[in-house]
Amino acid sequence: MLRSEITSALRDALVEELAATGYGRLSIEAVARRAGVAKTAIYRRWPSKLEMVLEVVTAIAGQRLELPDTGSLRGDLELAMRGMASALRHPLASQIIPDLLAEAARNPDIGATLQQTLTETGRTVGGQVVERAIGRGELPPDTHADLAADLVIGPLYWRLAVLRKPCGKAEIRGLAQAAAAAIAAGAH
Amino acid sequence: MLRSEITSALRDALVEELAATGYGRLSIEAVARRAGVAKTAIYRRWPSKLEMVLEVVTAIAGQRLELPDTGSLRGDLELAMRGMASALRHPLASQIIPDLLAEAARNPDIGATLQQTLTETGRTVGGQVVERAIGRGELPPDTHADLAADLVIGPLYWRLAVLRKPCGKAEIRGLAQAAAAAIAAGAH
DNA sequence: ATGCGTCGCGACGCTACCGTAGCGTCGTAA
DNA sequence: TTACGACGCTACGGTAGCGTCGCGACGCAT
Repeated sequence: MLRSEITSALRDALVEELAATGYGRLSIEAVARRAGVAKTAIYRRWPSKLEMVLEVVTAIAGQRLELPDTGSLRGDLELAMRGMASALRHPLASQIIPDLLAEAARNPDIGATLQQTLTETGRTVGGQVVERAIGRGELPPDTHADLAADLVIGPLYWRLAVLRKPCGKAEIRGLAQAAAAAIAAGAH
Repeated sequence: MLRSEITSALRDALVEELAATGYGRLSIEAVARRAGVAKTAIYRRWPSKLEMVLEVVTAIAGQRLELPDTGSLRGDLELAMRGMASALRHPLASQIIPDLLAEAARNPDIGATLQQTLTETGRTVGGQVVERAIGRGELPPDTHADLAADLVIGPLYWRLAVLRKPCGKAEIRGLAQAAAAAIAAGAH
């Protein structure tokens, strides 16, 4: 019986270490050191660095985002973007996510896992919002949900994760307004 | 006198190695091995891995993008996006750029260099296109060029560098149309 | 209470990389 | 042709991480 307290301490240590050094430089020894346990504690739980990262990352990335109907496309978009923004603002997330996305270009396993999770989430959220807007008559019925999702997430990710500009309520409102117009204009 | 043929071989090897292994795992030995020279050849030219990467990256990222006036905002945007897309489609670039952006979150020197280059280029291109559109009466005079640039680059980067979806002429045309609408709607 | 099983811990050999120093070589100028 | 200067190459000690193995301790069921 593995002691669960150590398992969760290792999960936390992995996340912190991942943020501090990145996947490339990540070492099992450092994770164990940070968690205050020995390396064997890790090898008994995960066969490799990759498996460990995949398990922890899918657990975190798999969390669903609740999206109540606000009554308008702009409101739905603003709410969704606010949720994503607060997720991306976490210092750990804002360092780990770009790092893993970069590593995904090189490592097929990470790429497949992340892509599946990301596109699935994006498709679910985007599809839901777009479907509601079509129902309200705000969007034409042939609107592409995929393209809409890209138009929403793209600028937000670019600002927060790449440029690391601050992004307050006002900016998010502007981005949501712009995204609504972009979807209406281009996603069909 | 350093032999320039070796210097450029080292630059090429650095870029390839950077794409293959990432900045974190990048080793001087591997670069030298790939270039077919010894480590000292590198240490005579650059004092550290960081300096070497910064020099090569700024040299590549500093290239200007020519933007002739096409007569319309949508046309200008489509042209600019096509240029960026072809740059991002190069396998080397599409692996190195996300990697360095992720590393930038952790390494202030890389971050400062990249951010300066990126925001400068984005501001130049975005400002130029927006200014023309304002002159034509396509956009209100208080349009924010920065926000406009984010709305253009964001979805493109997201699609090409993060999701790695194919992005042909038709998709780019759609994105340009959407970006034009987004700028008109939200960037003021 | 006691014996058994399971776990965490420290240590080990191994490999890769770092940054440097001395040596041999090649091009060049007198 | 010869002597000089600058270069690249091999070799080195030192460090850090990998994955494994045997030991000791602790918990649990009887």
